[in-house]
Amino acid sequence: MTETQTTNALRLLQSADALRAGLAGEFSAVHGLSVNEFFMLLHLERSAKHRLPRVELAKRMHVSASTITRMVAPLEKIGLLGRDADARDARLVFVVLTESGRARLAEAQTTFSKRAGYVFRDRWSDAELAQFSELLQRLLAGVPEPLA
Amino acid sequence: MTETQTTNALRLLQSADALRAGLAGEFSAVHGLSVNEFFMLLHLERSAKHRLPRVELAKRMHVSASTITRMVAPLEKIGLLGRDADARDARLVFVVLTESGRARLAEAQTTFSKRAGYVFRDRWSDAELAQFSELLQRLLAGVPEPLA
DNA sequence: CCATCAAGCTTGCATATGCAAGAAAATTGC
DNA sequence: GCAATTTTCTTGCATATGCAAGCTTGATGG
Repeated sequence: MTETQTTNALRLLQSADALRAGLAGEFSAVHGLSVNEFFMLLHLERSAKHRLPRVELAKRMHVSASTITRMVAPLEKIGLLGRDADARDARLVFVVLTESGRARLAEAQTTFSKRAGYVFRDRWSDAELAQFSELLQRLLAGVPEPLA
Repeated sequence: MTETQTTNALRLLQSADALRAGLAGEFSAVHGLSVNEFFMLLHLERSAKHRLPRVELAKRMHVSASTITRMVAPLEKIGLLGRDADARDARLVFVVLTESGRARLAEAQTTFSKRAGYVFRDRWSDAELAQFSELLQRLLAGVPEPLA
């Protein structure tokens, strides 16, 4: 039914907005990271050699290439990210997650999990959580390289 | 389980991002509206007298009051929104959805539903859609005045 | 009543982000 | 092998948004 689909899309966007808003404050205050920066580190951590070309990051995060350029700069400056040239293609500039970056990410993931626990704290049985997980995964079928 | 909660939170954010990114392009091209503007019109349409104080809009949309001020201005200029003073409290400036605004919103909702249909087009039975709807509603329990 | 504090809104400044143009390098077509 | 096209990345400009300060109006306490 179209109506249910529309309702679901609205609910999906609203609940994600609420979650993201909750995360944003805690993240910047506690870890000095924006939610988007957190996602960027996460994509890198889960990639081979902890690195990705900028274009690939842009696609996965649904942002423009220029945004990646500008997001990386300050994180590189504080040592969470590094850069790696590709021997075969001089156009490529890999973004690399450093050890320091992995450590920071690990801290942020703790906060993330805590918030996730808070969101699902009430009225959710294990079965429902698993069911929700399954349905969300199905929704992510169209997304290349999902994080989870 | 904490792990499932964390996975669900990640999936929720990623799938919402993907949906929002898909909507954004079509929305601005076809209707001259951003996704956030669409949500603003939607909140107004579903309120008494099609109007809300700016502070209330800010809370519901998880944005700052200044953002509301600046989002409303251009929409007011093109006649989609109007303003209403409160007789009792001169501080309040209601944002009102005009007839023209309702018409524009209706068009945008068609696009929204089409996109929602696209997202859920495959592999989703009616039962699964209903189940997902139920779980998302539960997630929205903590959100005051959800849109759906 | 007046003084103080709180609430709603707007504005200045800083940051974030997209688009379009440009630079450098790789690929394609002939 | 060279010109034209495509790809990757960066930069200039415009828009979007948050925070803090300021303004106006209400509420509160004495």
